[in-house]
Amino acid sequence: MLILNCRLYNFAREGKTATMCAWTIHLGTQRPQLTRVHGWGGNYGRQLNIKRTLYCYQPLSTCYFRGYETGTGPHTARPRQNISVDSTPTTSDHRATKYYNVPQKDIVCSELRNHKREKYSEKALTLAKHTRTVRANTTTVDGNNPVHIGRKPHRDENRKSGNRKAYLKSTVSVKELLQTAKHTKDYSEAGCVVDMLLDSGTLQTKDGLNAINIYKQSRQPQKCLRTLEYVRDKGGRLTAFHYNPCIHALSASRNYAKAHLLFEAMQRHGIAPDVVTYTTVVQMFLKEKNMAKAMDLFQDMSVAGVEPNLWTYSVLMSELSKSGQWEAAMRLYENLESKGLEHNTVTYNSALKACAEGLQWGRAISIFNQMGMKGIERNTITYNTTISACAKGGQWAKATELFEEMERKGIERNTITYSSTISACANGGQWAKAVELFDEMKRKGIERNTITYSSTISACANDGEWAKAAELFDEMKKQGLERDAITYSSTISACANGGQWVKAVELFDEMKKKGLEQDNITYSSTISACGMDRQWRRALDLFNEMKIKGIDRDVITYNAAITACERGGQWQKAVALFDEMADVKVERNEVSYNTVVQALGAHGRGYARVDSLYEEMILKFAAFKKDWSVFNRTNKLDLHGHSVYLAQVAIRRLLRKLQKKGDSRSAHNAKLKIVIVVGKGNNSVGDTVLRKAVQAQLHTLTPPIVSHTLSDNTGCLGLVQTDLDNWLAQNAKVIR
DNA sequence: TTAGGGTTAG
Repeated sequence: MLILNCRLYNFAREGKTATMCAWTIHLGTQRPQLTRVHGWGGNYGRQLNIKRTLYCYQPLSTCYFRGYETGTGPHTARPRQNISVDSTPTTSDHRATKYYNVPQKDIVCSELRNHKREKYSEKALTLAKHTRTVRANTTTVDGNNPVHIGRKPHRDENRKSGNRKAYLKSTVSVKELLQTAKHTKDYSEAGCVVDMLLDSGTLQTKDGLNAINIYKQSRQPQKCLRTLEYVRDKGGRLTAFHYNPCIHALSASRNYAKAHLLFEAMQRHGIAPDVVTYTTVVQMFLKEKNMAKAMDLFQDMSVAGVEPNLWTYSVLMSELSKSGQWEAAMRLYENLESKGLEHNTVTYNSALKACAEGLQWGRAISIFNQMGMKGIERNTITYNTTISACAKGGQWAKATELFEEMERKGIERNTITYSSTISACANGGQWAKAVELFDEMKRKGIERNTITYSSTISACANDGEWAKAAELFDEMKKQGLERDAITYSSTISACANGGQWVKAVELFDEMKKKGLEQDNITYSSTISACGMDRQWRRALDLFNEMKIKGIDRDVITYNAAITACERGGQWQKAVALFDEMADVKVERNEVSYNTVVQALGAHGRGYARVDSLYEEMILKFAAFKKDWSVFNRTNKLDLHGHSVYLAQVAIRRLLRKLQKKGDSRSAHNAKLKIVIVVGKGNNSVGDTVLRKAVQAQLHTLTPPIVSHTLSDNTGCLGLVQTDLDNWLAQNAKVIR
């Protein structure tokens, strides 16, 4: 068994009596998020001395102790440094010993609660073997008896505790407790102290507000309510300041029904809601997606003579953005000044967020510039949001520019800044740059969290760097970082793009085992991975599984399944899925059409169907419509965005058009010049494939039509005039 | 004293 040689007297300040203290022992490492044991204690009386027993099976060297005083003689509260529990006493330990005569044993962590004993004792023994011998002052190794922390109160103190309640009242300042908690950003210990004050009935009504706020910050809405009742029972005066944090705490923990009841109760008690109350409740309605009630209450505010302020508007904008109503958020942003309010950094940031949500990167940049012109401070959040807007809009270069500007202007770049910029690189196909930023974070000591990793993995995924993605995925485990559903989906997608369907399915199954939620994105990625390697059966199994599980199948899911069928040579199944989309009202996009046309074309099936699908595409998709209206005016047909097979369909359509206007041509357009834009072939393999396919198709005609690359634009094919005439002469009828 | 803004996947 292990013994910790911590000393409680560290809390006592030199020359003062520590009347109460709250403490936490962090077990494991020096990272406070690991196991923690809370407690409180003091020397004001036996009953209140120590309420909890510590149990610890960690080596001494890996524990540390943190605590602060919550009240000493004169009202003070100050955070204490982390106090090492190394067995060597420090100078202040000696002093404390001198003043308070605290025996040097004190904290011993031993046994676990009985019901846990079996489970943990083995681990404890193993750990014990690795523990160096603790200097045994008065404490001995004794694994069988839990040892309490603290010390017996001195006889003098016992006398004092005769009037314990009064003593507490005069020594504990809840306000200081709250301030200390704010400073340390840890409200849990403060919450423990307030628990005690409430339990013992010593909380003063004037401290109710601070107590409520401590509970609100430590996310204990029920205790907020308890405090509210406590103050009321004791005859304290309640105000909106008391109710507001309670309502907010309930809302933050999604206790909407109770929050609404409290809002009504406060009005019944004759307390008028103020602007904060209204703002909080309007926000709550928006979170509940109850737009109508939110707007009603917003109207009620003015009727009640409470005018919305900047906070109200930023809450509205933020919630509207979050629920996908970015346009409504932007309208508020634009109308704000007409209400006599002036934008600040936060309202601008909210507008930037709305732009990011609405994929309006250009608008985001113009707001960003406007802030600069008006001299409004642009902080880290401003930059992060703008970078994110650029990332979503595929503007990686602009995002990187902003990222670098931050350094020049001395604006802190944090984990979110890096993650957003990495995401911009991911969307811009800049995986190397993304990895560079990722490495830079390590060098600069900036924390890399799950999101940073997921973004970087995604960057690798988009560029087919599946091995790097897998490496990062494994690294996360070593680093002890949580790998969430998004991390898995990103890695699966990397496997898909890298043709690693086996690995993808493995990850998919691993997720299932871990109980991570598998949504339509996870499924789509995995289906896509299977499709890449002709595993069409497996892909369709997953696709059907989604239906059974009631997971939404959207256009991307269908496209992935159609692609799997197309690649697996299952053109009938591809067509069936394509038709099913119309039945289940899933809007088909260009990818859906392209893939099904490819499936039909690649197997030499259904010319008529393919041609009619192409006509649909021209009606449906602006880019295709434009290509053909340009052709009608200029005889120049742009095939960018056409798959190989679609390009051949387009050429057929072009020939049909020529046949139709064959007669009028001689009169109005004696010199027929046809140009087909196939791309230069410099940028991608697809372009040269397109060129070859078009040339081959024209060449198989009877008689063949020869095409040649235009000297002034190497991305274009010109059709030879005499060939065209010959072909038209021999093919007067409209071809099918 | 109480309410507001930023990052990831197909």
